[in-house]
Amino acid sequence: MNISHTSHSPASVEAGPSEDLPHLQGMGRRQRRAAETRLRLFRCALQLFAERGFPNVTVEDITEAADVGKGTFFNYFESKDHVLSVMAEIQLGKVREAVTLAEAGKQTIYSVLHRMSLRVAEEPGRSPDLARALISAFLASKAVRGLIDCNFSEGRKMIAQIVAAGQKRGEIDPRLKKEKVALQLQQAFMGTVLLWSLQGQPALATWIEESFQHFWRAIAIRPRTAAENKG
Amino acid sequence: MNISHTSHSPASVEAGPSEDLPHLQGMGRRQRRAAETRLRLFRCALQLFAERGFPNVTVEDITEAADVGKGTFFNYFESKDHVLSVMAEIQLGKVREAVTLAEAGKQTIYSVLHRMSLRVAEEPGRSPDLARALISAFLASKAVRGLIDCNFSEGRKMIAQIVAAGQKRGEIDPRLKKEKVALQLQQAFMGTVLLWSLQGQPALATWIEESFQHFWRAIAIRPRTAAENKG
DNA sequence: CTCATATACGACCAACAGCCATATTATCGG
DNA sequence: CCGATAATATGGCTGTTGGTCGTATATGAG
Repeated sequence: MNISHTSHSPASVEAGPSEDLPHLQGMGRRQRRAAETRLRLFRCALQLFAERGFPNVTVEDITEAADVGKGTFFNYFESKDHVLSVMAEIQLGKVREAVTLAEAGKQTIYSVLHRMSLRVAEEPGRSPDLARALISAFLASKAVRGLIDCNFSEGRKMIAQIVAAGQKRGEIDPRLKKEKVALQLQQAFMGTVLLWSLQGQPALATWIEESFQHFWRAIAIRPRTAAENKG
Repeated sequence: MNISHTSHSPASVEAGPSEDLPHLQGMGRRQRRAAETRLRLFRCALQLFAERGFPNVTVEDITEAADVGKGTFFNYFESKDHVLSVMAEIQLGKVREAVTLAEAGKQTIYSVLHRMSLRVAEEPGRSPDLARALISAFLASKAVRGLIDCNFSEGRKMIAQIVAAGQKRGEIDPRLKKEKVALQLQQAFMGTVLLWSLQGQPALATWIEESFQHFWRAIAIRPRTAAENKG
């Protein structure tokens, strides 16, 4: 019972987000296998959380789906909650992209922030259960909360940069403190995801869309023109 | 060992919110004792949640603090999470008061909503740990979520009423759908509590204050005059 | 005083997160 | 090509905890 590893639940390493563990080449088979295993665990975990809801998934379910032993899980993640904090890193990457985009100056700030919100909403929007798990676990575990808190801070700083650019270009009311605006965007985003996760009726994207319009209305330098809605 | 009930941890039935179990008179000593016990359990639970955080409090901790047997807890609450859903009812009461106030017409709608937000923020604002527990448990437990969902819906309807009044009186942009505005207020509120609970630096009231200003800026019929900030 | 019922109780159970000693690899020096 | 060594995998084990159940006790009516 050693190499007959190819049994049930293959859990293909192809589908899903691709922004994690990007460097897979040039480092012995051992590390590659390790990275592969970690990735498989991560994906299976998210999948199961999305399907059944976080509390209804045991570590053993995850390891079984990933076809590894139970103890292996704890070689890669400090705890069950820890899996979720990994996603925060992925989200942060999307914000980072937005900063680059904003500084490139080829799109309006409205467009950049708008698109960023929708992109960040993609993952939690996969299922209300997943969204709940994300938020709930962030708040529940002390260890995870530390990481999340950092990520939020960092994200906020980056958003503030974008806001500053928006103010410089006359899209956003310059009297507003950029840090505050950034915080409010995060608040609006999280609040929207939170409320959506209770019902999950239309897609999260729809909710985010409306929330963002509301948000923009409060910070735009003028009531908004049809022209600049699609920068 | 029957009447020597007065041992440790008295857990006075005086302190805390008074909006729960209001009818204590005219119904045998039995029911009074029961209501008393339930209230004591409720208060001790919240207190402990606020101090140590929800996941670090066991049911036994609660019953011990309330000086009752473990099983007694489940005579009054379906589950540990259920304790928290009781608070939702209390919060709903505050919204209800706001509706009355709005329809009385003695204050501006700005003032009514503003005050309402701050009042609802009082309880979760007692401690970041409590706020986290509230949100986290709402999302985690299926049974509780149902109740919470109802409460949010009901609250939203009531807020929409208030918004309608605000539109009629020319305080709020009449082009906005009142249900949407209500939803957005809830979203902003929850998002604010959520983010605050990660740091808890200044009082929650401060955060809510700023969020509300932002919210109002987006729905007010004009940028807001100093005069109507203190209706 | 006695009986019926509502409530209190804590021993008990099942489930699960996380640990650890052991087995199984991959890597590399000889 | 082989044996030593370190990295990784494994699953049995344990402590904790939410929740249940049958029994004991307090209450109030007759």
